[in-house]
Amino acid sequence: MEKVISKATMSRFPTYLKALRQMALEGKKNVLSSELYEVTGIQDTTIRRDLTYLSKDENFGKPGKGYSVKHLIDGLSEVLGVGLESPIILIGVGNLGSAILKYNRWQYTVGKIVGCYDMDRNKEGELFGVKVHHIDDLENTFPPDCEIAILAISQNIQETVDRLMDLGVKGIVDFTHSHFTVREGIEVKPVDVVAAIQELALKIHSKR
Amino acid sequence: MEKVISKATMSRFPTYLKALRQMALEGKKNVLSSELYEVTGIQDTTIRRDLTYLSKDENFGKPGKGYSVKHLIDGLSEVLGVGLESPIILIGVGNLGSAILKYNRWQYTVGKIVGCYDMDRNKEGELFGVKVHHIDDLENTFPPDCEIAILAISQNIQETVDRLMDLGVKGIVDFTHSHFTVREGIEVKPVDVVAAIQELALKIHSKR
DNA sequence: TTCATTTTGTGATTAAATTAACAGATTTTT
DNA sequence: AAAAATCTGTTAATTTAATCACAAAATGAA
Ligand SMILES: NC(=O)c1ccc[n+]([C@@H]2O[C@H](COP(=O)([O-])OP(=O)(O)OC[C@H]3O[C@@H](n4cnc5c(N)ncnc54)[C@H](O)[C@@H]3O)[C@@H](O)[C@H]2O)c1
Ligand SMILES: NC(=O)c1ccc[n+]([C@@H]2O[C@H](COP(=O)([O-])OP(=O)(O)OC[C@H]3O[C@@H](n4cnc5c(N)ncnc54)[C@H](O)[C@@H]3O)[C@@H](O)[C@H]2O)c1
Repeated sequence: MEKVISKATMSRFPTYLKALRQMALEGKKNVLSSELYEVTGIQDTTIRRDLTYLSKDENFGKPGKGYSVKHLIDGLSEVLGVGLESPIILIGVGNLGSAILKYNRWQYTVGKIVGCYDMDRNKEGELFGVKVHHIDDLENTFPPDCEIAILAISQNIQETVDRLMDLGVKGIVDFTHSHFTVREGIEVKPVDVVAAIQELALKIHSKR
Repeated sequence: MEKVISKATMSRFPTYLKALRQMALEGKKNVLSSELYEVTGIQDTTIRRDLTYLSKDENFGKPGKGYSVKHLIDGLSEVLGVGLESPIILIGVGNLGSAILKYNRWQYTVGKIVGCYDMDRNKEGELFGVKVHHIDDLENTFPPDCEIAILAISQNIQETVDRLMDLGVKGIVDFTHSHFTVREGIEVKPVDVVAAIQELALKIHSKR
């Protein structure tokens, strides 16, 4: 029987990973749960509990000493799907799309963008070292085993999503502000500036 | 005594608003909680509960008929944006920053970007109708009453955050992948492509 | 070595969020 | 106008998540 990682815990893992990377960069070898609290604002006891999901072997966290930064990074990377050489495609190479593409730096965390698609014939060719296809060629040129697509388009969104699902895409990172529906079992992760600002505004406001 | 809106509820409001805007656009006048479920994937009973936080006056949701789309949008906008004509500033007008700026379409939801700052002298001037200042002029030109800053820079991040806090910024929308600390009471909302992909990858992966 | 100190890991507890269940309001049908 | 069918709003039950509290492990000092 495998341990099931709770939703809440899962959503904190990327935060830990980010903080730990920073620490590794600064040459830190060991870290206490209390130090992680300082940096992430997540309660130390919550952190310790979360981290138990990683510790299959012992000597993970040592009382009196803390956790090995490297060990944690490895553990988190593994559970977060990293190592996953999963190919990712990007649909829509406009302002936002090309910013994302240029920022294609997450190979070390989770796959890389292996291809782009746009409806604009003028965009065809290559950009930041990645091939840009016309959207009509999606089915022809779709990379085998690709399960994740980044959506940064502005038109025909539902239709495009349908095509992606037919091709076997299982997860969509959604930058569009439009609404679309997906079939059972397909995951969508919206990334939304406006929603972020709204939440922020509400939080700030509700404090008074 | 005011009703306190729970964290979880709050985080769903932007989702509802997005869905409702889409419906309004399509000319829909009324909506059932079950229809909102179809579109958002949030359980209808959860939705009904959430919406009670808006209904100060009655005739909000009518049994057998549903909610008035317009009514809901108004209610949500009020509670989320809070009249906030709040000026927002953008720090860092690189690839990502200018994509965001170009997309400055959220005036109707929550404030607007009134000024940008960059460390690159070449960027000074105007972009998409918004003034771009040099970061050295931050203190001189800081818009009064500005409480929200969007961070899309790549260097001197902690220092920049400190300056923003000194100027009274209460909320930061963070696109950088770096870690920085903020003082008690300052809210940070990370918007992170990599974290999004990681969560997605984990979800997909953990299904098998 | 022994003892005090630190810090983890986890059962027990409390708090928060979701879901179920259903009474009662509203509309539609007959 | 009564009966049947819909849906909301809310209380209660359940599930999930966060926190507390402390025993046991490792460290470092005496
Ligand atoms: N492009 C993406 O998809 C993406 C995604 C996630 C996160 N990010 C992050 O967002 C940030 C910006 O990304 P980008 O692609 O636009 O990079 P970029 O290099 O194109 O733009 C950065 C801009 O910010 C300016 N800048 C840097 N440091 C500054 C400072 N301290 N004060 C004022 N201006 C400063 C630079 O002059 C430049 O114009 C980076 O931290 C990056 O890691 C980017
Ligand atoms: N720019 C932002 O900051 C920002 C923020 C949040 C959301 N968004 C959303 O992201 C999307 C893209 O934004 P942008 O600023 O890059 O817009 P853009 O117009 O610059 O880019 C859109 C690109 O997608 C292509 N495209 C449109 N529909 C397509 C389709 N069906 N198939 C293939 N290619 C298609 C267009 O040819 C264009 O190159 C929009 O939906 C926008 O609402 C943008």
